[in-house]
Amino acid sequence: MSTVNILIADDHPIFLKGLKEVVEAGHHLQVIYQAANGQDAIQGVATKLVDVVILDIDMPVKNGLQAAVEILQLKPEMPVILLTMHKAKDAFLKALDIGVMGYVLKENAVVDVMYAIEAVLRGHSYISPEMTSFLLAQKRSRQPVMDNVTTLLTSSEIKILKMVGEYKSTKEIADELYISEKTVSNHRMNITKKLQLTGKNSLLRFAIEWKQ
Amino acid sequence: MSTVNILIADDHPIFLKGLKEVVEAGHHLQVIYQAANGQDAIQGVATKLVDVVILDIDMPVKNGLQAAVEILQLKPEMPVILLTMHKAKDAFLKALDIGVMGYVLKENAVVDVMYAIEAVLRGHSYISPEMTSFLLAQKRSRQPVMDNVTTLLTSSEIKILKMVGEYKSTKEIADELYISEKTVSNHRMNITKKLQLTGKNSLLRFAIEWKQ
DNA sequence: TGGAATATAGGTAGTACTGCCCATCTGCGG
DNA sequence: CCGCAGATGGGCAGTACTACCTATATTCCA
Repeated sequence: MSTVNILIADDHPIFLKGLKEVVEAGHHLQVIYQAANGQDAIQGVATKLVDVVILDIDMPVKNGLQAAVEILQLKPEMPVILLTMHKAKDAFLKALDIGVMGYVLKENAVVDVMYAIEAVLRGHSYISPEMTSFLLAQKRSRQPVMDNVTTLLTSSEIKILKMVGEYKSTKEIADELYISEKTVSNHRMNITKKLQLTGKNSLLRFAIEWKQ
Repeated sequence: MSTVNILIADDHPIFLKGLKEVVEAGHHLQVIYQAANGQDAIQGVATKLVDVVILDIDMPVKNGLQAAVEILQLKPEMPVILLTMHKAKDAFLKALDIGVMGYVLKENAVVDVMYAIEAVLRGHSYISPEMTSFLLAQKRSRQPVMDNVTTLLTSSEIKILKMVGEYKSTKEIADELYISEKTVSNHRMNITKKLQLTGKNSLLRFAIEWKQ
């Protein structure tokens, strides 16, 4: 197995030094570039042969998210691992959108950074388990609403609500169920009344977000 | 700290025995019920004072997912941890929908089960890091479409597309941007033409699914 | 058995988006 | 300087959903 060249970036010299030691505890891993800010890291990626990039999010000049965006524009296949101290949801979602391969909390850094490097080298991604909590939380939060719906609405209404959520028109639903468009229309109105929805596309909106 | 009562379920006696030992290595953790299938596990939850439930997914009579559904109907606040051998995406997504608190791969069981129990006792959730890969993959896969859109559309059109995706009406968009409804309408039409969308709500549908 | 809930279907009016036409103004590049 | 793309605006016909009526048949529960 050949040596893996790693770029690390953090504005705190002491943390950077510690990170370097943690990384190089992996026998075939070598830190070939140490950047003190995001701009510096981009330079490093552009000029050196880098296999994996590890960026702290909180950095001056250019933060880790901005740097990640530009690095992935430069080299879309580059595995980028982000480090952060806080579990901020915004930054995490942004990181997902950017398309980074790893997201590691500093509190778990010693163990998780090694896991993350191994994962991205195998083509997988890695997220500190603590960060996944809110993904579950999102799913869970809609549960009570769903229960209200299933108790409030009749089975026919639920059937139609589902089809609305599949972007089917009143006519399409009527054809599919062999009933009049008028009947479907009435069901729609009864649903909107029961759920106290108003306005154009309000039912469609609810149906989409419901997605039982 | 008082003792935590744990229910474990797996149809393989040997694995069950091993799991019990792993769990009880935690000093204040105690296995009070060992089930051999899903139905058995539900019985255990109904009759014993259980603090945490750990279910294998692949079980006869009733699998772990079905059992989790019924257990959470019985006791919605019960922390449920699922164990599985495979990284199947379907089962994982279903687990998210059901609202379990943990999802652990058997290959990492010894370490991850302990992490998961600690996490759910603190009210957090825990997912084996390997399972998060495809969450990232999903985000990443939509990138090319996004790029098409951003190159095809002008900045004004993108701005309006975003607002459409927020369920704003033509009038609301017009008011917010201080332009005529007609202008917004024309932009909408230009977008649908460029993206070759047809039919009612086609633009809304695309805008929602796009979600840059 | 009588009433409530539900599914069925029709009428009518208003509103909003689509789809196609048009014109004007601005800025940018050949 | 001319042409083109883009942003701005308007008109008009068609279609679809909303919102409010009414009415009948069926089913189920008190």
